[in-house]
Amino acid sequence: MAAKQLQQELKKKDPFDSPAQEAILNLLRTSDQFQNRFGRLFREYGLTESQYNVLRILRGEGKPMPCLEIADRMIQVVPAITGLIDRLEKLDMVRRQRCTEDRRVVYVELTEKAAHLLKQLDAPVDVLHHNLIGHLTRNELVELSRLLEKARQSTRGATG
Amino acid sequence: MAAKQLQQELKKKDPFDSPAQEAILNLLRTSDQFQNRFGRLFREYGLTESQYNVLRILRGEGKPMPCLEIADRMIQVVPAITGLIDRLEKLDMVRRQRCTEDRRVVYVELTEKAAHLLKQLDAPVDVLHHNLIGHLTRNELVELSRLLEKARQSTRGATG
DNA sequence: CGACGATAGATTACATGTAAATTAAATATA
DNA sequence: TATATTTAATTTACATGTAATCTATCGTCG
Repeated sequence: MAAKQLQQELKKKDPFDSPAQEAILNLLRTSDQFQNRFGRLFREYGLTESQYNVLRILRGEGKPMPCLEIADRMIQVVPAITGLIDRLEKLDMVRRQRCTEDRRVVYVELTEKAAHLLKQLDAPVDVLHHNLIGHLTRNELVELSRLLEKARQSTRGATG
Repeated sequence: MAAKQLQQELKKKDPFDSPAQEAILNLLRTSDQFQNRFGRLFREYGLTESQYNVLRILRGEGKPMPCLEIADRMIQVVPAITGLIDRLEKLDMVRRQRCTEDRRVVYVELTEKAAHLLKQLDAPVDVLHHNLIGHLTRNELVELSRLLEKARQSTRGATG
């Protein structure tokens, strides 16, 4: 019973009010479960999801980045970034460096240790991606992305 | 360029490695943005998302529930539930009551105040649902739910 | 009856997320 | 130049999420 899967999972007695409500709850639940999986993987390597994300962003950029730019790509509020960077610095995964031209700005830079760890994580992350949604066909994956991007268009313009 | 929307949003220079990776990131990002919206709505009413979820579950059940059963329906770990209930109790939204037969069990019950607040929230929540994904057709919503449920099948059996 | 293991919650420690206010530096402007 | 505004980052206060451990109680088995 595909239509009842979520209802069963939540032990809900009544069916959903609308396909919209059902889709949203499916979205939130799926995301939550996937995040749990990623969180467990990263913890094995001593990282949290957010920490991994920061490191991935820095690697993708390929050069030091200001804190706010990192925060911007993470949908995270600024204060959270400060603490994140704090802990990554303590783990010797990033270095902070004041910008000389604009002394308000703090540049964050990957360390060798972080680059090495990220490299180690690449394969397991790929495997997890595959384990999580490898059973969907390529067409289904493309359609899923299309629907999610369309869904997200309602949030354009506002803060997030 | 539908295929590049997420890439642009994340200011990513390179395209995604695979449709699987892209779909997962789309999923996480969409869920995050939707959660932000719900969070903002609930805050206006003095609640957090999790608190609202607890109250919704209690209303759906229609009678007092043990803490663990609530936690079970929320994909949340037990220790978090204790604190959640603590704060809801402080807000006068729920009452705790020891079970007389099994004194280990604590039943949690909605208060009138909570029932009233939930009723107030029903319309705004519906509106938000509509605002978030009302622009998808009914068929798209059904397909989205189908794909998400199929995706989630990879997580069955394990903890979450 | 009394020890043992299982179960329901709670506690502690720590990472994260949000909001609001603060500090320091840059910029605009009178 | 002096003041006001803006911006980057931090600090503080609090809600939440995870893991590990503890407490009280229940059931059972000897």
